[in-house]
Amino acid sequence: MIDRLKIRNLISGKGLKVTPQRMRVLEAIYLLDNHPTAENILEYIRRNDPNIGYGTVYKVLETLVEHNLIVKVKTEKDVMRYDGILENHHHLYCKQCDYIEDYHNEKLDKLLTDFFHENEIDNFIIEDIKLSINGNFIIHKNKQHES
Amino acid sequence: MIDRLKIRNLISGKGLKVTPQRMRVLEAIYLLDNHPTAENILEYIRRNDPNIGYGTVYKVLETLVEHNLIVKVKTEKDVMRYDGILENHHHLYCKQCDYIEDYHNEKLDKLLTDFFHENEIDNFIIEDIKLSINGNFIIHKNKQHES
DNA sequence: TACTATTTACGAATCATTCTTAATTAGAAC
DNA sequence: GTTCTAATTAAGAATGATTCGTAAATAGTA
Repeated sequence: MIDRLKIRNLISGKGLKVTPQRMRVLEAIYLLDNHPTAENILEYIRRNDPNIGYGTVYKVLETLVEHNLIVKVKTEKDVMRYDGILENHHHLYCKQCDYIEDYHNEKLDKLLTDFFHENEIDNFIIEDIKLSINGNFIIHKNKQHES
Repeated sequence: MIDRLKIRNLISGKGLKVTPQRMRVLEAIYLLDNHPTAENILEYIRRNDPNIGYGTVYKVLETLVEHNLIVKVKTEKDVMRYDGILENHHHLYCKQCDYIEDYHNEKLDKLLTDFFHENEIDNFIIEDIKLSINGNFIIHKNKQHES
């Protein structure tokens, strides 16, 4: 588990001021499972700090993304979600529930690297490759099923 | 190129009423390059049919997606984009411009199928896999660079 | 302790998308 | 061709996520 000191160091290490709001947002992303939305994060923080503004949460998220402390995860829906795990990884998207699970596999990454090494794409320089693995969990991970 | 008769057949083939609005939206998606947004489509159609409503375009898009005539393409931004190509394919996302290019490669798809056949994911049934290949075009495809 | 550039609180503004309702119309039945 | 009706559209209001604006607060420096 990531403790407060590490979070503090992550933030200051990027040359950012360490504010309670930034600490709380980053901590929330690490603690909340399932790639939280801005709203999930806001709700979570408000339990301890009812005064945090939603504008602040969005601003902090933007700052953290800009400084590569978190990444945005795009979904079919119109809400953005956030991920505090930075090592290259892929996502399992369940078509029935809104759970997004991380998928790491070094062999797969090697396979892809080798493939694109042999099959360069004309006029394009690859920086990274992310798989969207779409399907269904057999046993769902959370309650919020749709419709 | 897809002609009007084919478009008509695609729509009626799904048991949908063939309306001028549906014809125009689907035609626009085939004609407009680069995975248009709802707004791109609306603008395009308004050149010939200034009376089409934006609500209508969204409604038609929703219907076409529901009936598998087009698919939604998610991006980092908060606008949804649409794609009329249905065979499995992947996307090149340029980090500098908003051009999204299709990438087809059967060998790659075979590689992935084989990989996940040998490496099943616990508790998850895969339906399809899409790669987001992120990087940069060496020569950009369109003008709308960001900031 | 004081200073100042940065950050936050607050809510208004924006923008993509959805919803509502009455009017229109495609396609079926005659 | 006419009639009928359920499906579709027009028009714009409503919604919901996100961004913006600005005055007040504050982290980090001196």
